Amino acid sequence: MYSVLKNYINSRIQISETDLNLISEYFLPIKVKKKQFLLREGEICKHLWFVSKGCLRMFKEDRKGHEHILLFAFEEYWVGDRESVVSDKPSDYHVEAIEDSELLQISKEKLNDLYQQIPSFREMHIALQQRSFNKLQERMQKTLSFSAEEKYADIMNHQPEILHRVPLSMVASYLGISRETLSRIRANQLKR
Amino acid sequence: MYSVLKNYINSRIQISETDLNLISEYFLPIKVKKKQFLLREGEICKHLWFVSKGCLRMFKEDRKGHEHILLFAFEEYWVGDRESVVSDKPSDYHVEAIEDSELLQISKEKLNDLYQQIPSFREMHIALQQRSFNKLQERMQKTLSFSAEEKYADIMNHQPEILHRVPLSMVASYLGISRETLSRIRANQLKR
DNA sequence: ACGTTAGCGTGATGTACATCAATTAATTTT
DNA sequence: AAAATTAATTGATGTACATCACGCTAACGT
Repeated sequence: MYSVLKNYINSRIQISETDLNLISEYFLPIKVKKKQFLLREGEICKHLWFVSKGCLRMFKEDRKGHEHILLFAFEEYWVGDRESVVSDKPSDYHVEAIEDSELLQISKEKLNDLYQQIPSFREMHIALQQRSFNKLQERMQKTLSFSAEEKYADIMNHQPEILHRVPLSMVASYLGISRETLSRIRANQLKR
Repeated sequence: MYSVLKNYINSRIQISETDLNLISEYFLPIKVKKKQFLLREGEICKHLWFVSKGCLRMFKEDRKGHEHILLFAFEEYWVGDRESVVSDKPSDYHVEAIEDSELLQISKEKLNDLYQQIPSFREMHIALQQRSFNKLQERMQKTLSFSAEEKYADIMNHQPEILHRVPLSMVASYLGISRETLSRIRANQLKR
């Protein structure tokens, strides 16, 4: 269960075997079942999670009861509401497993300890944060400018994993279109 | 011109007068006229800019020639394509002055130097990055779930400055709606 | 002071997409 | 393996919003 994390870190920073083991000790392995929630809107998010197996989603529910997915987290992804973790604010989002999953959990306190102990681990997280921002900005731009069809084509090209692992209704929610529209777009694509 | 930057930093981190002056020396003051571009899509972004006076926009142009604004930068904002700066990639975005503006410019190299010299300055930037991400995530969520009318109401409540300083056509582009729709929404609001 | 351009508003029309409703297919449960 | 739930498809209809077209006003440049 830790090996996914170790590989992840190893491929990103220069680090010794001992340090890798030290890092691992900071994380608590947990298992969650499909449909289990790790965080609900209004709760303070106490942990970050690293996905070593499975898949989660982070989403917001609007007042009409519609869900809007902000993130799918597969293996080697981090999930959690960083803002809530950092500043003890109630979160706006839900985090839920969409497959039976294995996670490595770390609290704010331990994370800060770890940053102290292994500065390069912190650097890694800072770089990750930077990349996440860029990705999100790109998604923002595409959300603003793409038609439903273009959104689907784009996710096929750039995040096919989502298409293969997640129910289409959730893909639709991620793209900001209705599941019926997505269904029709897919039907049209086949005809070509 | 530097005083805006100094105030900005001072209100965010604990820092000496000497260090503030040292930091200032890393920045080159520049003036830009309204409609002047600091960055065009395809160019590598060589600098970050701190806005000490005026207002800029960062936007993407889609293939139909429509513009999609990702960021308005007023006084005390940072602009620039961080991804392009960091990794020397051609930028996807344009950066343009919407008002005659005064900026403090810093190159990647100088910025890295500065990070070394004044670690707390770097910490400040890291925290900023974190906040930007959270804001963007919130915007993403609103873009996905709000109607045109709700988007307008939201910007009135949370970013009235945008409404007062930038042309409505740009507000529309920022919200991801047409300028006509925005105009009609505003007309309706008056009737209540 | 003039023509020119930028900004905003408003009506008429079009359409991409949502919503509603019913059916079928796939998964999960027992 | 049947029953029950959940997910995906398909058609009919509705609507929020875009697009097109035009006029008005204010600001800008020469």
